[in-house]
Amino acid sequence: MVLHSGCSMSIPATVSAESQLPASWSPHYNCPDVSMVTPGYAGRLWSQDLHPQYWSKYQVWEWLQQTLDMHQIDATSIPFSNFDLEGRQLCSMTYQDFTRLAGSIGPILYQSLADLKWTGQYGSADMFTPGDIKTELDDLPCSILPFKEEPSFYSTSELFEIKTPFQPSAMMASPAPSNPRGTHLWEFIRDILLNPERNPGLIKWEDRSEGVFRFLKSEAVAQLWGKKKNNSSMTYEKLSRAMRYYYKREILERVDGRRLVYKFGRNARGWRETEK
DNA sequence: GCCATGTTTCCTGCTT
DNA sequence: AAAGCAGGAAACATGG
Repeated sequence: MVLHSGCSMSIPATVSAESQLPASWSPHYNCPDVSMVTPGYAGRLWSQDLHPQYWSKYQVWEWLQQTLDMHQIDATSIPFSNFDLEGRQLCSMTYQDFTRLAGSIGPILYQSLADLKWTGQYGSADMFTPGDIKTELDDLPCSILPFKEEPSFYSTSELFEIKTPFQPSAMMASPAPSNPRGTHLWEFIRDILLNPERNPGLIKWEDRSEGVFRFLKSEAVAQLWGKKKNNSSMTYEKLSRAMRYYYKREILERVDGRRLVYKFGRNARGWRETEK
């Protein structure tokens, strides 16, 4: 299979978010601190000392999220599903490809990747918290969504011919993220919250600044999660058990007495309007 | 194969 | 009474 007739390459109207472009954007990053990739939990996940050519899809998404964060661009500005790509595909994309898939954000992404290709380093490692900020937005079922979206999880990656502009080199000796396997549940939830246009009343912020949110359609969310995990028998009952495990890790905090209400904890990243 | 992590599944008991 | 919530326990999937 190649292109899923038409809708694969389409960018939802919501993408044209010129307004999200920070005026301060400049085409070049300075890389004052190329030496450190923070170790520990974050570092394990954020291994961008690996050449982009060798990124997994997961790492591509990380880069995407990080780049948006660096430029303070809202995560809703681009459809992440358009970037369900391996590093190789990403590296073979042209400027126009970026513009097509990310609209006005495309040039920023293009430039960011170009810098990485040449330097092999991510700029300003201390500008943000590496690692936890990664977003994966699966395609939501058309039946639930108010608009038609790219239907295939993997189709985008097939849009591009794989070229090999970069040869393996010593710089790629870093380990892959330890346990990526796509997004974790809490990230999945977070990303629904952060993408209102993909969140047709599934989950709602109760207190945005405090990170309190509520499930409006608990079973629908569970089904979406199940779809993502290729598990058709997922239920809110089971999903909520996984959510409760997050309390101990302080990814979530308990909210007593309120059904279907959760709160992001100190170890949850990437949900704040102005992170870092 | 072993181990760790992050769920998934099932269950009992309790609360709203 | 139904739907949630709390956790324990064990199974499972993945990746290192």
